Order: sequence, then C-alpha cells, then structure tokens
Amino acid sequence: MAVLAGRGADAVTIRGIAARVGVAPNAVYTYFPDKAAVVRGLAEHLLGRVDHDRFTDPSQPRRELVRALALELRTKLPAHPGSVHLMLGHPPDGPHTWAVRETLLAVLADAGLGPGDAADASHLIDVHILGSVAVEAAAGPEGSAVAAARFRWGLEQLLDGLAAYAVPAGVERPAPR
Amino acid sequence: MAVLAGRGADAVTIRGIAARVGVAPNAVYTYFPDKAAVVRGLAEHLLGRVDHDRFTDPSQPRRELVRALALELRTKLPAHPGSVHLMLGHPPDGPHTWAVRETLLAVLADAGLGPGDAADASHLIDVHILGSVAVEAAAGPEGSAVAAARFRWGLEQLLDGLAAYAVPAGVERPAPR
DNA sequence: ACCTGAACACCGTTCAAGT
DNA sequence: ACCTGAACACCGTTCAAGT
Repeated sequence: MAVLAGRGADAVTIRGIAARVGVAPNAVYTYFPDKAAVVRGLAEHLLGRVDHDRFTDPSQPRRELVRALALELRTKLPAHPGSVHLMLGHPPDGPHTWAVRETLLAVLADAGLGPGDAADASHLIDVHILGSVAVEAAAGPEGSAVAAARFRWGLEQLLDGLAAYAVPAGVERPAPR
Repeated sequence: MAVLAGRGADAVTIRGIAARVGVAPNAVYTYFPDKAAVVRGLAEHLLGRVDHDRFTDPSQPRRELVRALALELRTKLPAHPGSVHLMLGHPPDGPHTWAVRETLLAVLADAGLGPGDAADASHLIDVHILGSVAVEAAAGPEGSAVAAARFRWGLEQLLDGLAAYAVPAGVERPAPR
C-alpha cells in the first residue's frame, strides 16, 4: 500500500516491496506464492476500505443506494491511477470483495430484480466502474474530471435501463428459477 | 500481429518481435520510438480490420446499427485474450481509431442525440466494450461465453437508457450548444 | 519459519560503431 | 537509413544454505 501510494503502480514490484520493508527480494516468497497473490491481496485490502454497510439504509430509495455505492467504488478503487491496471490482470476474490458484491446484489434484489437479473446488473455495474477507471487511466491524468462526469452520466443511463427490470416492492414477481 | 496471434499478449515484446523478424532487439527502435508506440500501432491495425462502413446502412433501425457495431468491436478487438490489457495502457489514436469513432458518433447523431449526448454515449459504449473484455480476460478463458452474453445483456440496458435521449428523426430538438 | 546470497531467464532502452 | 554487439538498469522466480 505504501509503495502504491508513494511511488505509483509501476513501482509495485516484488523487489520494490522488499526494499521498502528492508528485506531481500526473495523473502517476499515466504508470505506470497507469487506476484499475482501479492496484487490480489492489495486489491482485497483496498476493497476492505469500502464502507459498504453504509449503502443498505432501507429508508433511502434503492436507485440512490446503487448510485452511491457505485460512486464510492469508483472513487475508492483507484487509490493511485494505474492501480486498476494492476488488479485488472489479477482480479480479487477474497472476503472483502465478496462482501461488497453481496451488498450490491442485496440492494439490487431489494429493488425488485430477480436473482439472475441482479447478478447480470451487478456485473454490468462492475464493468462500468472498471472500464471507466481503466479508460481514464489510459487517457492520462489530464481528463480526470471529464471521466468522472462521464461515469456519472453513463451510470444514469444504465440505471434507467435497469429500472425496467425493477419490480416495485410488494408486487408479485416470477418465482426465482 | 503474428506474435500476438501465435504466442499471446505476454509475448508481445520488443525482443520477441525482433526475434520473429530475425533482427537484433534494438533494430526495432529504427521504426518505433518506444514500446508504447509499437502497441499503439498494433491496436490501430486491429481497428483497421473493423469494417465500420457496414454500419451506416440508413435502411436499418438506428438501435440495430449501434448494437451491431458494438458487437463487432467487442468480438474483433481482442484477437487474443489479453490484447486489451496491452492497449489499455496505451490507447490508440490513429486514423482507423478516429474513423470508427466517427462512424459511431454519426449513427448516434442520426438516431437523434445532440452532439454532447452523442459524445457521452459513444464514450459510454467504449467503456462498456473495454470494461467487458478486460473483466473477461481477468476472469480467465473459462467464462468467455458467459461474458459475451452479459455484454449483450448490458448493452441492451445501456441502449434502453440512451433511447430516452434519442429524439425521432424529423422532430425539433434543442440547438447544439 | 524466515531470511540470505547468488543465480537464471528474462525485460526495455541506450550507446558506439559499422555499412 | 538501418543494423549490430555490448551494456545498463531493471524484472519475477528458484535454489541452496543459513538461523
């Protein structure tokens, strides 16, 4: 985390981390089997910083909750530009990743989406977040404000599309397959 | 291109390309200033293979055209899984890239989107394509069919959202700002 | 269990030199 | 203009050895 924050994603390297800890490069292999595991652990730790419980407040409109969670992920995920490039190669799958995914799925299901639709919708939002950040990182740091605005614009279009699937609470809907 | 197709994205390397051509590694620097330029050229060449003129047929519904172009890009772009990982770091900006972008913008404008909305919508579709392929590549080759299906599903939600912005042809719309 | 030194097989890039 | 040999400053990873 210190290396990522201080010297950028390119410096996140086995040797760089080892140097930061003051240890020989191969000493890292005592704790991680390979670099992929290190990066996965890093992404997991980043997702652990997301306070996802905040987005289950049932007094808020569902659309508001989904929007807020998506925005939180989009802003917290890339601590440093280029960190996405790292975790794009090695997707996280630890408990924190799972917890965030569960929260999003729960809100979507609560909004009236069936299990299959909720899974597809969750994946769609994932893709939008990762794609947006990746394109922003690729374009360089100059168009960061534009990218954020376009993310929000796109998110609204996407939520509009999903709204058709959202059956209001209390209304009959088909049984889950 | 031969290296990418034959030995994967990881083998797309200055030294690998040089070896394939039968030349010393540094000879590549006669033609390209650095590796980023090589990858950009590669992405440009890939986009040149997209027959984007096919998607301007005015007899087809606009939504059909946008959908078809998006699907064409999604299938042609990653010749090999992981090629996205390459061009995500070095976004292409050559004439072919421009031509494809122009075609998409034209169809969107033709569908009744104002210039600003068309630009945002084009970017949204870009993000969805790149995000989808990137997530697929990250997940590994096993879930490729699922990823493609989810791309199409998400694309429909996205088109539903955009449909609200599409003023039918012949109808008055606000003057471009 | 945890660390080291040394090595292996790679990278991108540069430099000086040749034709 | 186009290529070479040699080198520099890096990588991830492994191996044998130490405590």
